[in-house]
Amino acid sequence: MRRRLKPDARRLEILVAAEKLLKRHGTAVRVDDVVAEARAAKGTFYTYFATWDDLLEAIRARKIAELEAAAAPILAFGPATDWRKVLPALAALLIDFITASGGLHEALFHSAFTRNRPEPPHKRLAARLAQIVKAGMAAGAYAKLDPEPTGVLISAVIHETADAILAGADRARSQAALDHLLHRLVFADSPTEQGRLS
Amino acid sequence: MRRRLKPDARRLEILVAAEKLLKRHGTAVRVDDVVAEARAAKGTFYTYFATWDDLLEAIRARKIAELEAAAAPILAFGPATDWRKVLPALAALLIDFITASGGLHEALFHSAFTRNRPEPPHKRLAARLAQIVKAGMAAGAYAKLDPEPTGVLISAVIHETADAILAGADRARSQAALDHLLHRLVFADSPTEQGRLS
Amino acid sequence: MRRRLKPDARRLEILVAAEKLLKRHGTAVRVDDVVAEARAAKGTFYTYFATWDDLLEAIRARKIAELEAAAAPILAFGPATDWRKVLPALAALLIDFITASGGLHEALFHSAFTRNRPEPPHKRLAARLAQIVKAGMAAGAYAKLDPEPTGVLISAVIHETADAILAGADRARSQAALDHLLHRLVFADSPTEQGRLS
Amino acid sequence: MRRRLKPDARRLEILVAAEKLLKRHGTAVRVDDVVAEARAAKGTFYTYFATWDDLLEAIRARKIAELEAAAAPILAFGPATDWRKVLPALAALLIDFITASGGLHEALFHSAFTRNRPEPPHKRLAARLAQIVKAGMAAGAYAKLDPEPTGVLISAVIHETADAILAGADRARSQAALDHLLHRLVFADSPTEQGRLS
DNA sequence: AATGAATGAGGTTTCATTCAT
DNA sequence: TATGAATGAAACCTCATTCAT
Repeated sequence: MRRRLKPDARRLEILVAAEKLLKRHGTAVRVDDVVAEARAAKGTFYTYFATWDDLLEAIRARKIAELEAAAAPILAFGPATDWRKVLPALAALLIDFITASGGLHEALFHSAFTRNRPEPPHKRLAARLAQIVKAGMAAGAYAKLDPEPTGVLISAVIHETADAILAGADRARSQAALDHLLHRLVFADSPTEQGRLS
Repeated sequence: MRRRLKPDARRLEILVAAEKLLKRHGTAVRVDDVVAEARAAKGTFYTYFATWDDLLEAIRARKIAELEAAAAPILAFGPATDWRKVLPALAALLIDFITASGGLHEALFHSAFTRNRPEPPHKRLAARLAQIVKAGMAAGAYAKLDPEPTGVLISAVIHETADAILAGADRARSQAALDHLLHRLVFADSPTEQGRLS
Repeated sequence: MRRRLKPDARRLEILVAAEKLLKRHGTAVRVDDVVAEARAAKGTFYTYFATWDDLLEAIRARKIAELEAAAAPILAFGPATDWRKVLPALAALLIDFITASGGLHEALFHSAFTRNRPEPPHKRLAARLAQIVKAGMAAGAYAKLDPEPTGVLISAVIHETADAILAGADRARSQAALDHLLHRLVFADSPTEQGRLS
Repeated sequence: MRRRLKPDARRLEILVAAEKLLKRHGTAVRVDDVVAEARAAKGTFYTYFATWDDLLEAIRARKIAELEAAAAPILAFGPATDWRKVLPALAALLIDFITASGGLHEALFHSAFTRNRPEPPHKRLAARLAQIVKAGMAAGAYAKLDPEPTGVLISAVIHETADAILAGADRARSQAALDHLLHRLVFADSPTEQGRLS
């Protein structure tokens, strides 16, 4: 049964099918599974993606683009920016994103693929966070920090909080602890109370 | 060429051979490589380890035991404990440990194995760190924190700092940023200056 | 981008494109490569050639026709024919031809195609050479020989000399040895000296 | 159904099975066919031969060794050597050999394998024939010839005669014509009569 | 307990040919 | 007649695990 589609449509079908399966089954997904889900023949897959890793790369690019679009409003800094909200808002966004990705996140960021095809450094989350830290410092809102390693740390805590929630941790508590940490890290004032304990 | 050894000795030889190779070559190591290194036959491997993942589990247990032994002095809390040094000392220890593990760390903590055989929750680093946080709070040294999610966060930043150093980041800067974060997180006082920037 | 051409013109474009690529890349050429070179669509290929082997057959026919045209003057026997020159001239022509064909020769004469589609016997070079031998004998110029197997032998030595030259052998020496062999084979007189050794 | 054999025996079984199938079906034989014939599992094949071409290389080495053994008596030159018989005897031997090899000859000497894994030059038949020509010249038996290209020519005619016979040509006539050519080529005397025509 | 030959499911990729438009 | 997206049958190779000796 031959289904003729415009290349972009067919490519998208494969991409979407793969995303769906990867969310559910993570690294266990194979080319065979994807073409079955996309109602395409095996060879069709290779018309659009030269290798399996090329598919993952395309999905990663899509997800990052989605994420950047969603984050843009938060990152449009100006005089009216409420710096107290920037990192918590971003963290919430990322946690939603990762949480919604299920096993896809694993396949893209904790697998052989991650080693074979590392992201270009400037696209990595840690680098973006370092830029935000710099901007906050420049705006006089954040304390003095070393942006690059601090970006790495912020990336780590957000990431791990998302993973913990995926693994079953209580979301409210996890996120409260995260927000507290972020606040303490970047602001010079006295400590905030942690929600759950107060 | 048959070499009869006491079972435990033979088991240990395999374990040590595997550790050595995993450090050097990470997830690329195969059963064949291990038995060659251990000068044992392939079947012998399966006398001691039912599956490859069981070997990894045994190695993980060994590494964790080593780590606990090394951490014991730091964690022997008493009236004389200098709480300012506990987390930095522990972080330094862990970073040394992970850094020295090379590809073994990847194989144990960022691979399919990690998903197939999650550690029992009470053995996880995050749980230990939660206990420390509790102890610090009980001793009146730490600020009020939610121990469990905070343990997760501390674990994440230490872990990630080690990974960044393994991947080539500057150790002094990374560790300074980490220490700063840990200090800000658990102490209620005014901010410390970050080493590299001061 | 649809280009309507007279059928024969389109067919010729494909043929010429294939020849060009086969010369350069031999058996590694694919249908995709040919249509790209001919600026035609893949399906168009199959409008003109039912299978890949049919293309090769068409090319083979073309090459043989070219060759026959080039050989015609040499083979126009008459009272004025210098029989000493017939075989060397033909050999030189063939060697030029094969040498100039590069990988095309391999694709046509040393590949699966050769086995799948043997040439009709009467078209084969060996058969033509047998005819020449017969003519030479009839003219009283050549010694008594068994034309058919001798045609096979002459074909073999010319062919192999060309292959050797393609593979890097010294052309002058190879051709001198060939001419010497051909002379000794068909003439009854005393041996010639071989150029390179004299 | 597991059949445990000594490695040499199993390797030989695979080799023999492959030879048998290659004789019958030439380049159409696949790994699957060989293991079926050898009553082995697919993986077993790769225990003994890293790639398909390695199998062919092993078979080629075997065949060449067989051939050298069979040719040794003919090539043990001494004062008693009858130089008139050397080349015809060798030719007869080779023709028998090639004829008996069927499609194996094609797979080893006229296929992609031949291009991927060319024989070391000194092992090639043409080189051996060049040595024989030299020896014959040194013994004063052969006329003056250029050994290397002449070796190529002799190899070609023997080879082609065998192929022609495989393809259905009359063996007696083919071999008579070959012997005549070889005689005329290497000896300075007047022509011999060709058997079939005399 | 030790050995190592044997297994075979599983995975990726290629490419001549087909056929809906 | 032309197009080019779609097909799917091969084909090769890996490697954790089994089991006869």
